[in-house]
Amino acid sequence: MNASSKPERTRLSAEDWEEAALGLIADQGVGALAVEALARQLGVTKGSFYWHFRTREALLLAALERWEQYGEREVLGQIETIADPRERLPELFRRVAHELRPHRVYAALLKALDHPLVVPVMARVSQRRTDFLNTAYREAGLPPEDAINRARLTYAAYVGFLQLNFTLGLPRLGHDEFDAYIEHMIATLIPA
Amino acid sequence: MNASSKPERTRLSAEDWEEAALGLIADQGVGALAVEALARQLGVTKGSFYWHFRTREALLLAALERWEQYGEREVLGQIETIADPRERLPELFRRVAHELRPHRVYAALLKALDHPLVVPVMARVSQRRTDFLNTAYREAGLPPEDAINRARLTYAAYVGFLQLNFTLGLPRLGHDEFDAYIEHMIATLIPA
DNA sequence: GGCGATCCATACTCAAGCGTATGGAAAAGA
DNA sequence: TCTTTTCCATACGCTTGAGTATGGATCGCC
Repeated sequence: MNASSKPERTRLSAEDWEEAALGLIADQGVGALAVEALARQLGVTKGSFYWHFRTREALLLAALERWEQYGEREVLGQIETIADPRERLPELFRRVAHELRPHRVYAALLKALDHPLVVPVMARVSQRRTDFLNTAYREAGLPPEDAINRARLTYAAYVGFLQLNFTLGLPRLGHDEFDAYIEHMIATLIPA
Repeated sequence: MNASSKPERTRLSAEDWEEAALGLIADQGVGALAVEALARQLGVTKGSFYWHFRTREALLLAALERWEQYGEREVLGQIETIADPRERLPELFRRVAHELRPHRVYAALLKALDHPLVVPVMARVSQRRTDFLNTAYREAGLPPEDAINRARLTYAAYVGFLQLNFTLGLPRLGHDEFDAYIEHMIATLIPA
C-alpha cells in the first residue's frame, strides 16, 4: 500500500522527508514538490511535515544539500582510481552512459534553474565536474588552453544529451545505436 | 506606463496575446505564463483574454505554434544559401553563437519538457535541426554513419551550452573567451 | 509507570490563479 | 444613425496548496 521502500515505518525523520523529496524531484521535477503530495506518499499528513521543516523551501534546500553531499560525488570518485590518465576519460564516458539513476536528479534540477535555490547548487556541481574534465584532458596530453574548452564542450554535450534523450524522448536510440553514439563521442572528443 | 512596445493600442488581437506570451516565456519561463499577469502587462484585464482564448492552455498552444512557424525557422534558412558545404557549418556556428534572442524561447521551452504541450513542438524542432546538421556533415564529407552521430553530438553541445551559460550563469565567459570556445568547438567537431 | 520530548492528525485561514457571468464601450456595417 | 459585432471591465465562484493552531498519540527515559 505504501509507495516507499520500507512499507511501514512507525516514525519519520527529516532525512526520510529529504530522500522522498529527492525521489519526487527525480521523476516529477522540482515543481511537483508539494508537501501534501509528499505526505500522502509517506503515509502521513502535513502535520508531520511542519514539525520537521519550517517551510517548503526549507525542505527543498535540505534535499539539495543532501544531494550535493551524498548522492552526487560517487561518479567522479570511482574514476580517480584509474591509474592511466589516458584511459580515464573513455572509461568515464562509458560508465556514465550506462547508468541512469544518478542523472535523474541532475536532469530535473537542470529544468529548475529559474528557482533561486537550485542555481548555486547546480553552479557548484557543474563547475566541479567541468574542472575534473579539464584536468583529465590536460593529463591526457591536451594543451591547457585547449583542455578547458574541450572540457566545456564535453560537459555541454553531456547536459544536452540529458535534455534531448532523457527528458525529451527524441527518437529513443536503440541499445546498439546508443553505444555507437558513445564510441563516436569518445573518438571525436578524446585526443588520440 | 505600458510594458509592451506599442504603448497604447486601443484594441488587442489574439496575435498580440501570443506575442506577449512568447515574450513572457522567453524571460520568465512557461511556468510564469499567467493570464492576469499577461493582462496587466498588456494594460487590460482577464475579460479581454477570455474573449480571445478559451483557456490558458489554448494560449500556450497557439503561442507555441506561432513560434514554431514564424520565429524559429529563420536561422537555418539563411545558412542554406551558403554555396560551399564545407563553409556552411563553421558559418552556422559563428552566427548562432552571436545571436541571443532567438535562443531564449528555445532555452525556456527546454526547461518545460514536462509539459505535454511543449514536448511535441520541441521534438519536431530538435529533430529538424539535427537532420539539418546531419546532411550538412555528410555534404562536408563525413561518412553517413559518422554524420548522424556527429550531428547528435553537435546539437547536444548546443543545448547543453544554452543550459549552462544561458540559464545557469556559469563563469560567464568573457567576450574573447567565448570566441575561443566557439573556434575550439569548430576545430573539434568539424572535419578538416 | 509516570513524564517530558518527540512525532503526527485534524481543522482551520489565507492567497493565488483559473474560469464564468454579465453588462458596457467602441468599432463596423447598414 | 442605428444596429450588430467585437472587444473589454467588474465581480463573482472554485480549486489548490502553503502555512498555523491545537490536541492527541507514542517513544525514550528515569
